[in-house]
Amino acid sequence: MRDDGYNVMTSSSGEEGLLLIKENDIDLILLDINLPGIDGLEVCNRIKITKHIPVIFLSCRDQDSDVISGLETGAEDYIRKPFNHRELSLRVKKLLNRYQVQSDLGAIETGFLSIRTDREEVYFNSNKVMLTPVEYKLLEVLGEKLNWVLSWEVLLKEAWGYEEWDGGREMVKVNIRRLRKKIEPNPSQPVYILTERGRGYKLAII
Amino acid sequence: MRDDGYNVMTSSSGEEGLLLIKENDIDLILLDINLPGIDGLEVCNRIKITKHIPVIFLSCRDQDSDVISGLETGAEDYIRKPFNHRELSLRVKKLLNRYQVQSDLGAIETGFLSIRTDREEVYFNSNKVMLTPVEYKLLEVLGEKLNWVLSWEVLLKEAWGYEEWDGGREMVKVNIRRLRKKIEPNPSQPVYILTERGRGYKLAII
DNA sequence: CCGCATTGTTACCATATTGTTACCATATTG
DNA sequence: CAATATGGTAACAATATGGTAACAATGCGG
Repeated sequence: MRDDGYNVMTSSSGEEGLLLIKENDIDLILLDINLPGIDGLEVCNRIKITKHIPVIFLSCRDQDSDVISGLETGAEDYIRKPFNHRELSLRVKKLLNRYQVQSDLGAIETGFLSIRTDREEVYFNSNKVMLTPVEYKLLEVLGEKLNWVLSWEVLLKEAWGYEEWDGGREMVKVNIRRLRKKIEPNPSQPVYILTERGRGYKLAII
Repeated sequence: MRDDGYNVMTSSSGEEGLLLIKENDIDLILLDINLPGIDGLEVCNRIKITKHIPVIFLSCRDQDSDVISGLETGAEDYIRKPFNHRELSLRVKKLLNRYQVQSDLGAIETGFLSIRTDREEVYFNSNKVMLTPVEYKLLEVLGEKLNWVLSWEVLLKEAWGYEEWDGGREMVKVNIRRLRKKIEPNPSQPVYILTERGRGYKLAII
């Protein structure tokens, strides 16, 4: 999970886990059923009483009855061990999306373009691209809503923080241009930062 | 599934399934990957372009890679055969609950025409139709009152925001025309945007 | 304080979109 | 049956939008 860019906390018993959940702002829980002390099902039950954090059970007990009771306690998903790393990763991503958690992973990937939000760095085809702060911010905003069309008003607000500014429209325009010059193979025929006339720009998924 | 009280329709090929989906109001799809003709993944892809019906893959191919590609095409869940009846039942229930909440906020469907209000996109027969902002707005207004006849005054008010405007009547007329040119198979014999002489226009349900 | 990178401003152009006008066919009205 | 109103259609004009470059202002490190 850490490799995927998630910020991970672990605990080795139900009680410890519950404490962790109480004291932190948790987006998703991977829960084993076999636990010392309170078992996973019970932990899930207790969590679901107060919070609505998505829970994925992760267990080697692959008896059907376990899956069933796991889902019945309100878990969002259940994955049997041994599991494939990518499958887990995908199911987690899906759940986070559904729960509208702005999955603040450390990176946004789209084709050859990779935005490392943790380090504020952008790579094109594994080569680091030097962006100025404004350029970077603009790209990040686009990246956070991958494939969504964002109007210049939104971009101005998100990237600059200004609500209104007469030069704002031009500012966005010019900086989109600057970004394209640095990112796009051919700035005049953009592949990444696409424009939807009359609506805005979007960072395409490729 | 029938025992659980669901209303079930089945089909034994991808094409047949897609047709079924097109012509009916489906809440959830259980999809096998191994299908004669188009395979399940492809079926899922096509569904996801226009509709947002939850899809659960159900397959005996329990290779991890299958699960992964299944989830990647946008399926909501994946269950490996042989599966336990209760597990399936629970996962279905869970998905339906989740989708009930936010379903159909984002789309207006009428036959082959689908208006994605969340993204301001229109699809005709799974192909994206490029509309200008005004055209889109006009269509959306019509779509919000599916099958209602809306006068040009109403359309003007709703789509443009103007109360009175001497050119308004012409404006509506011309833009209806423009819309038809883009949406209707035969713009001169409209099937979707129908006119009720003296009253206005309506977006037909088909 | 200087020089340079960054940011903001302005201007111009091409073109897509929107608005206007005119004309025709046909339904409705008197 | 003529007069009128309505809607379809196309062509044209006005406007808005986005691409582009060049230039001015600002801010920062040395």
